[in-house]
Amino acid sequence: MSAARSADGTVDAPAERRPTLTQVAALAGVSLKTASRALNSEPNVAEATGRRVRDAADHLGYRLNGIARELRRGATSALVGLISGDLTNPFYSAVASGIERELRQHGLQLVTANNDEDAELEHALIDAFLERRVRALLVVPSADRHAYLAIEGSRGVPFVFLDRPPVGLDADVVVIDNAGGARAAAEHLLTRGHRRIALVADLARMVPQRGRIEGFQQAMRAAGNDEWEPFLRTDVHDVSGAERTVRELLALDPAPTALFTTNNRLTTGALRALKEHADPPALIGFDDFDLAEVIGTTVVAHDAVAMGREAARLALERIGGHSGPARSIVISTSVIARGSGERTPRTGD
Amino acid sequence: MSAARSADGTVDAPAERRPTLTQVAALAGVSLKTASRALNSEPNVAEATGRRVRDAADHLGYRLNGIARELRRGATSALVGLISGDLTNPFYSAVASGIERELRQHGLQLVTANNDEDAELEHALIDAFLERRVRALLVVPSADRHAYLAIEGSRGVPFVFLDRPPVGLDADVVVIDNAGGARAAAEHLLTRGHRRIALVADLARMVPQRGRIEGFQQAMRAAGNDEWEPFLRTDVHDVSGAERTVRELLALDPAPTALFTTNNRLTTGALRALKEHADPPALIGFDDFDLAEVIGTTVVAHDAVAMGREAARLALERIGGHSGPARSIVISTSVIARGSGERTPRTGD
DNA sequence: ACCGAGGTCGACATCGATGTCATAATTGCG
DNA sequence: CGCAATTATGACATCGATGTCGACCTCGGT
Repeated sequence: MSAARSADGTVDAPAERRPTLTQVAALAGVSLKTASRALNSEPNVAEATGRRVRDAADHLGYRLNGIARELRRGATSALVGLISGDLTNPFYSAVASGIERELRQHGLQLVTANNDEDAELEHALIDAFLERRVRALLVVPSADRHAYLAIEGSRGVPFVFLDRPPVGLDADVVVIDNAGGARAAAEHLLTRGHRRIALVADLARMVPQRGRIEGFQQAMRAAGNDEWEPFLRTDVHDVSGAERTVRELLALDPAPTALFTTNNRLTTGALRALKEHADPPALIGFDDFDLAEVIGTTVVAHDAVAMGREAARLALERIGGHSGPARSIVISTSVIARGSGERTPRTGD
Repeated sequence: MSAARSADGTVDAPAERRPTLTQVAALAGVSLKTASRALNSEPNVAEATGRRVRDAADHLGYRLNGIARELRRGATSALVGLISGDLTNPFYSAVASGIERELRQHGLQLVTANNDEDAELEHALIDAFLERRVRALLVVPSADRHAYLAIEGSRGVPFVFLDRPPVGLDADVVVIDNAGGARAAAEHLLTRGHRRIALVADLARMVPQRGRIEGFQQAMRAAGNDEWEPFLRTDVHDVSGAERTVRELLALDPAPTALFTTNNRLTTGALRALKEHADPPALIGFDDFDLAEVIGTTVVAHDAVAMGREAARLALERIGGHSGPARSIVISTSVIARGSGERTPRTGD
C-alpha cells in the first residue's frame, strides 16, 4: 500500500514525486544530457530522438525544475522584487503596474510583497528576496535606515527606491515633486482669495509628507500669510481620522475656507466629512483618483505608472551592467482644476 | 583590468561574485558543514566556533543562497502564485490582499503576476510559476480551457480558481453569488416602481458576467417584465465604453428610468455619463467602491478580501495534505442602499 | 586506567538541472 | 577510398547548499 494515512484520518495525496529529467531520459532510452538537449531545443539532436524524449516528457507530465536550472545557470533568477506599503492603495498598484509592464518587455517577472508600513517586516522581506537572488529590488521604504544594504548594492543587486529616498545609503531613486506640487496647490488657493487654509497631512516622519508640508509652508511664507498656522494638522493616518479631523476644523470659529489634503486617503476622509456640508470649503487633494472628475475634486496629479516605469528602467540599466553614481528622477506634478479647488471664500471671509 | 566591455560599449559591473558558504568556512577556518551548522543555529557548535563563522559571514557580506537551499531541501519553494487580470483594479487588489494576509500567517509568500486578461499570457505565466515550483497556484482565469492542468493538480500542486470556475478541470473554486446579487439589484429597482431598466454588462463570455446577466433576467421574468429587453447592452469592456453606452441609452425615447451596471469599471463610466444629468435615472452597480458612500451610489457589495482569504485557506489545506473532491465556496452579496438606487421613476413614467 | 556518553566537527553524497569534453557514427570531398 | 569535418550522444563535473555518518575529543563514573 502506498497511500499514507495522516493523523486526522484523511488519506494523504499519493505524494508522488514529480518526475525528473533522469526519469524522462530513462523512459526515452537516452542519456540525461541528451534529454536536456532535446527539451531545450539545442542543436545536434536527431529528430527521432527529440520526438522520443518529448513524448516521454509529456507522458510523465514532466516539468523542468526551474530551481535547479537557476542554481546551475548562476544562481540568479529572472525575478525582480517590489516591496511596498499596501497594494490596495491605488497609488502603489499603479506604480506596480508601471513596473511590471516595463519588466515584462525584458523577460523579467515582478514579485511583490507588502510591508504594511512596518520597518521590521520590510527588513525581513528584503532579506527573503535577497536570499531568493532577485535580479533587482525596488522598494517603497518604510524603514528608517538602510545602511545595512550598502554591502548588497556593491555586490551587484541593484536597488531602486521609490517615493521615499533611502536613509544612509546612496542608491537610485524616483520621487515625486512633492514640494512643487504642494506649492502649486497652495498658490492655487491663495490666488482665489483664501487666507485661512487648513493643511491635513499624514505622518510627518515620512519624507514625501514632509516635502508636501514644506512646499505648502513656503508658498504661504512667500505670500506673507500666517493665518493658516492654527489649521495645521499632521499625523492623520487613515480615512476615518481624516474625516474626524476635517469635521473638527470646520467646527472652529473662524473656520478655514479651504483645505489641502496631502494624499488620497486623507482626501477620501475629507470628502466624507464634506458630504452633506451646506457651504463646503475649497478642497485640493494630493494624488489623483478615479472618480475625482465625477465628484469634481481638484487635485495635484502625478503619473504613478510613469514612476514605476522609470524605476524599472533604472533597475534594468543596472542589471545590464551600468555602474556609476546614484541617479535621481523627479516625477512632475500638475494641478487639475475640477471645481472643488476653485470655490472662493464667502464674501466677508 | 577586470571590467569587461560589452557590445554596446557600456562598462559591465565588476561582476564580483557573491561569497559562498565555502568561502565563509575557509575564512573562519572550519569545514563547510560546520559553517552551515553555525549559520542555521543548529545544536552542537562550540560557541567560539559559531562566533568565528558569524564574524566571517558578516565580514564577507554573506547571504545564504535560497535557491540552492530549496533545491537541496526538496525543490519546493515557500511561494504561492497568484495570476489575475490586473492588480490596478481594486477588486483584484483586495483579493490579493486577503490572500497575502492569510498566507503570511503560515510563512508563505505571495507572488503575483497579471495576465492582462489574455489567455496565452496566462498559460505562459502558469508554466513559469510551475517551473519555479510554487507550493500552490491561485488563478483568476481568463483562458477558456484548463484541462491541460489536470496532470499537475494530481501531482501535488494545488490549484484554486477565483471568481471564475476552471473549464475542463475539477478544482477548488471561490466565486461570488453573481446571480443572487444581480437578482437582488433587479428586485430593488422593481420594488421602487421601475419598469424600463437598462442592463450594462461587460464581456458576456466571462462566467461572472453571465451569472449577473442571468440573475437579472430571472428577476425580470419573475416579475413578468419584458420592457427591459431593448435596454440590454453587453460586451462593454472599459470606462469610456460604458460612458458612451449610458449616454446613448439616456438619449432613447422612451429612455430607461434605471440602470444596473455589472462591475466597478462600468459603474464608473455610468457615473461619468450621469455627472451633469438634470434628472438622472436610478443606478445600482455591482462591486462596492471607496467613494460610493460619498457619491451616494447604491451597490451590490461583496467581501473581496474574504474571497482571497477563503481561497488561501483552501490552498493551505491542500498544501497540508488534504485530498478529496474539489470544493466550491460562494461569497454572498448584499445591496447597500445609498440613494442612487432608491430614486423612483418620474410620475407618469 | 578504562569505558561509554555526548558534544564537535569534517568527508562525502545528494538535490536536478546544465556545461565541458570525449567518443562514436556519419558525411563530405578530393 | 581515405581522411577531415560534422553530427549525435554520453560520462562526468558542477552550481551552493543540507543530510548522513563516522572520527575524535572530553568528561564523569567506577
